[in-house]
Amino acid sequence: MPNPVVRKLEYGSLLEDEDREAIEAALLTQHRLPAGADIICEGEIPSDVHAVVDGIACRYKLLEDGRRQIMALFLPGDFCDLHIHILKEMDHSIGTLTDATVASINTYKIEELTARRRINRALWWATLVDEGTLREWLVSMGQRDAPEQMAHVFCEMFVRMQAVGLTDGTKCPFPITQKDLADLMGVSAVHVNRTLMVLRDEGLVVWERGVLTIPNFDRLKARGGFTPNYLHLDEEKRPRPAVSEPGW
Amino acid sequence: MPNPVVRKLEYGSLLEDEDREAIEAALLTQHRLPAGADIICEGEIPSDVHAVVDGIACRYKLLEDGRRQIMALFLPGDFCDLHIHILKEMDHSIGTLTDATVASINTYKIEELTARRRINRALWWATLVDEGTLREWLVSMGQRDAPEQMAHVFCEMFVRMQAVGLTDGTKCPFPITQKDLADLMGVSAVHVNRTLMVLRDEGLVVWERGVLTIPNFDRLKARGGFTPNYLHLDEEKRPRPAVSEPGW
DNA sequence: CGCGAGGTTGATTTGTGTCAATGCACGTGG
DNA sequence: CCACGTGCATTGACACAAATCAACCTCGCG
Repeated sequence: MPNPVVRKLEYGSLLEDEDREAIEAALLTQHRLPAGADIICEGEIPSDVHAVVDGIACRYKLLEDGRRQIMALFLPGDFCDLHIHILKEMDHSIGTLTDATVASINTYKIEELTARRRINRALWWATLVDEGTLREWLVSMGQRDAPEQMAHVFCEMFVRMQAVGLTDGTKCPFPITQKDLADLMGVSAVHVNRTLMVLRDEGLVVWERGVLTIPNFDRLKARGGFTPNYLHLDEEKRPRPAVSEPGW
Repeated sequence: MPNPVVRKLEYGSLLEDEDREAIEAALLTQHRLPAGADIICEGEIPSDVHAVVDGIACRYKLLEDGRRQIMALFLPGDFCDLHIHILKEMDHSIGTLTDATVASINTYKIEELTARRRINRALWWATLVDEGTLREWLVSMGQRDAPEQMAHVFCEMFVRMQAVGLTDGTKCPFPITQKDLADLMGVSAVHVNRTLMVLRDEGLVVWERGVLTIPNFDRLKARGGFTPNYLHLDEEKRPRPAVSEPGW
């Protein structure tokens, strides 16, 4: 079973064995964290870069009165903070939502990786996909009502889990709490619970004991207006003609 | 009066005269566009990179039923799509909200720019600020009610306009329609109108004929929970110790 | 002078939040 | 092995924010 990080990056660039080895080597320093642990906090100066190997982490921001908005979910294979080391100071926090295994990669290990053309492209790709995802979440929060938005989230999770080989038929793990999902969707936990029932009653999803089941993906997709284009996982189109391969 | 693009990038890196000249030279190809014109549409293959020299543009996404979500505003000095040329296909559109002057820079002009260390850093900085802004918008939409969110938007606009020298005392231009602001905030146009009156009645803002006036910035800031850290405009902290200057 | 885009207002409905109580499963310690 | 506590999920009653629909107003412009 290949490393989820490698597996994910394969979508961004056509890697060779030496690339895979370099990536795996960079991921050797791993930490096991409990649920609810912070990886970096707002205000800190970013140093190492982190990748989730197992479990689920998130990017979030707290308001003074305790409101929390989750701005990204990191599934196995995802980098949490690939590029922010350019900024002097974290403008948000990153933490785990479940028990998790997180790899730490120091900045010049990263530089070694990015010195390799194909890996550089893959990391760029991952960064841009993150941004695309963030934009799609903004669309969801602004324009979709709670059932649409929730259907959309479930679709995205399933597709992303699938990309790293964590799905099993119509099921995939999704072990976060309803409160977490609420903070992600920008609604109350009570409303998440009720919205969930709506979708369950419509026969679109079952989500219990941390496992998400989607009996009919196409129906759920239609319910949430989900289009996977923003995840840029399309393998056929992957190798793009290198007309304007960026050096940066 | 220096070019707004140069002016903006000065916040991201300590530029030298040769850098400024290189940037200005790259911006020579300009187009005048009417309000409501598209610069690039979803599905297209990105080629040139664009920067707004005058006027206001936005990043947006349309849903099948016509709902629109604006995901970013581009003020004078802002790049619209600096990095997405790595992806094969636009997953969103970019268009003008007012009459605007937009510079087109072809990809290898961009490569020439990024070959310069200081400019490279500034462009990276701009990209990361865009992302930070997007995250902040997500927080606004998820956690803040309409008056808070609107106060937050006005604060951000004022600070960003100020950064490129477009403010005049307590005033700055903000010539978009209420419908545009509604699509940006993810609320209805009617609600924007009413929320505006709330803020006006509280004496926090006047916004008419495309001009935004903020009599007391601190009060508005408090109303919207605005903290400018995510804009990373802090000049004092700007030149970061180059411990881990990234090559990418 | 009339038209149209954008802005304003009111009445009503709907979505979502809040508060509070209850239920359920799990782990811990007696 | 059972009693209890705790964290999470579920449910109901009610309040409130925001959407919708529809009308009307205002101003700039052809």
